[in-house]
Amino acid sequence: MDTPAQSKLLQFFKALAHESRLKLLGLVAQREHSVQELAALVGLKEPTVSHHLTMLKKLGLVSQRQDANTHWYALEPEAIANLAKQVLSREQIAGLASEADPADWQAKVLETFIAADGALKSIPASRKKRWAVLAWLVRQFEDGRRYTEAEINTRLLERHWDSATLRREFIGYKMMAREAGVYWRLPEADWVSEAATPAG
Amino acid sequence: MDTPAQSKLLQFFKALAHESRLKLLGLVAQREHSVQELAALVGLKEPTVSHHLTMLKKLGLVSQRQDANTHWYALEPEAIANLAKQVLSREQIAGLASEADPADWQAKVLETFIAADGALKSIPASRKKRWAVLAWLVRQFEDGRRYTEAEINTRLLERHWDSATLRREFIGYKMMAREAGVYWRLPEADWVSEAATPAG
DNA sequence: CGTCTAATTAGATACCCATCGAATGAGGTT
DNA sequence: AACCTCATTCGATGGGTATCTAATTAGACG
Repeated sequence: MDTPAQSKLLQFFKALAHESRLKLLGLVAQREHSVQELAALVGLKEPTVSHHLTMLKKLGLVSQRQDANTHWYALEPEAIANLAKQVLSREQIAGLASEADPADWQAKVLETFIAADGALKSIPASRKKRWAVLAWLVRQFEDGRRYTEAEINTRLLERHWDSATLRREFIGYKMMAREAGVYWRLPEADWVSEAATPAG
Repeated sequence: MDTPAQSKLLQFFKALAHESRLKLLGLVAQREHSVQELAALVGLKEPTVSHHLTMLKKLGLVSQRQDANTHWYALEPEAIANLAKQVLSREQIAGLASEADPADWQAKVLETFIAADGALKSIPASRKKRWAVLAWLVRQFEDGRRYTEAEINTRLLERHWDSATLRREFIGYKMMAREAGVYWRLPEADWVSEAATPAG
């Protein structure tokens, strides 16, 4: 499920994240070099250097030409420039996180606190996790409809014994409103931002 | 003996070379996040996330502010831009190799083939290594002076039994010239390039 | 001053990957 | 065809580090 661009960027960084490969890049940036030369220059054995060069070549960071059975490697300068361009923009960086979005987070919290039969194992102590659970819970009440406290309790008791606390929290988190013993859901727009905004 | 700039660049790449940290960077690029949120969003435990954030902060890639005991992390955009600028230039890349230069390579070859007492253990089979050894050997003859074949042999036999091969190689590599049984060194400028130029 | 939450630190485990030696492949020369 | 040189592939080993749990620190609130 990786966006290709993402894993590509990751691969770039992985390729550049080792001293040996950085040195190799440095050497081939100066001029063409054979595997043997490079091995001697960086103090590694040829198989190791060959391995690194293969990786760099796959990513298009170096080019290779063959003369007899000697392979000459050189830097592919544009690739580096392109990479740098990508890294430059903040939007690109922000895009890296697309895999991990709030929905995932909430799913994870729910998975932790909701049993397979739908029962709420416990009320999360942490404010944010509690919010996630309550958000899930409150969505099981119809929007626009009015509920008596008894109706609320009945529904809640299917999930957890402490219906009183849950009811109170609904009000506290502004997910529900109460008037004269009657409850109703408030529009999500009023409380969904809670999860996102840090200093609310 | 690291140039600080180099290891710094390496650290940057290492920091960006892991999926978790890239995701974290992506998230804090969108807006401020607490450790708890980030942990949930990337599916890791808080200590792990904390560890990564500490690293990113040390490198100046993220900023941190504290509100109560919640730590809010955000992207430090200029750091990324600076990094990208560095990566952009070919000269920078070439500079990465400054630790490993031809002198090192030759030293390494010599270390392998020359015994502690100065004897040549064996004549390298590889052309480039043979060149390196011969270059070292020929420098033990005075420049500009003329040698008889007997003189040459005497010197060479101190290093290796096969003086005939070595003599012949000197000629072949154009490190020495011979005329009417008399030998003399040729200017290094005529043969040092041999090691550097690929297709010579 | 005890308790609760958030975050960090410490210590242990497990996995990834850089490196190496040995074997194999590819190209050239005699 | 036998041999030599350079490079790559293969399989195994070790080191680095990402991740976890448990313990500690720091801050807020009653």
